[in-house]
Amino acid sequence: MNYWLMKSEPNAFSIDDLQAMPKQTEHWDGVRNYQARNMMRDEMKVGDQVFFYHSNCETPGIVGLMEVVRESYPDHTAFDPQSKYFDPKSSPDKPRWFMVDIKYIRHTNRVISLSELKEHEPLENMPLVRKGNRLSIMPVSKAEWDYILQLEEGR
DNA sequence: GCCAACGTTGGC
DNA sequence: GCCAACGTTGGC
Repeated sequence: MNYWLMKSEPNAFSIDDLQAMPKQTEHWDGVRNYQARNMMRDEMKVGDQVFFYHSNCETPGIVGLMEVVRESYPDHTAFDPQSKYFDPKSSPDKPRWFMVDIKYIRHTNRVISLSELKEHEPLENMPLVRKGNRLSIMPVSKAEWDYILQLEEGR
């Protein structure tokens, strides 16, 4: 089983929004970065565990846990000229962008902020804490996953 | 294939 | 709102 972290701006789609969806499940659309796409398309498997991260907000940080419940399939928002994620270079017979379905598991008992994550040496190799990194989906090692869950209880 | 210009991300 | 970092675009 693999572990991941996925970013979303809470203004656009928050963990509360995910929790409120039917079956607490939603497709993770709008990824338009090749590195992120490749991980989602090729490596994310049903049952993988995912941190939900709120970005571009008052306190950026990890706010909850989710799980992959459907593996990659074409992101239909790329086909819709009305969508802000429209990409004319993607078509149903030759899709360029993909998404997975994600299910809410739980909120963390507090926001584990980016500034806190940066304080911990065992997490220093996470792309998340490195300056200028803009990946919206990134792998998390088992050690990092466990460390962060233990942090959640710590404060 | 290079690289300048431009757009986006996202912390602060 | 600012701006650093980075990805993408497009002229050449």
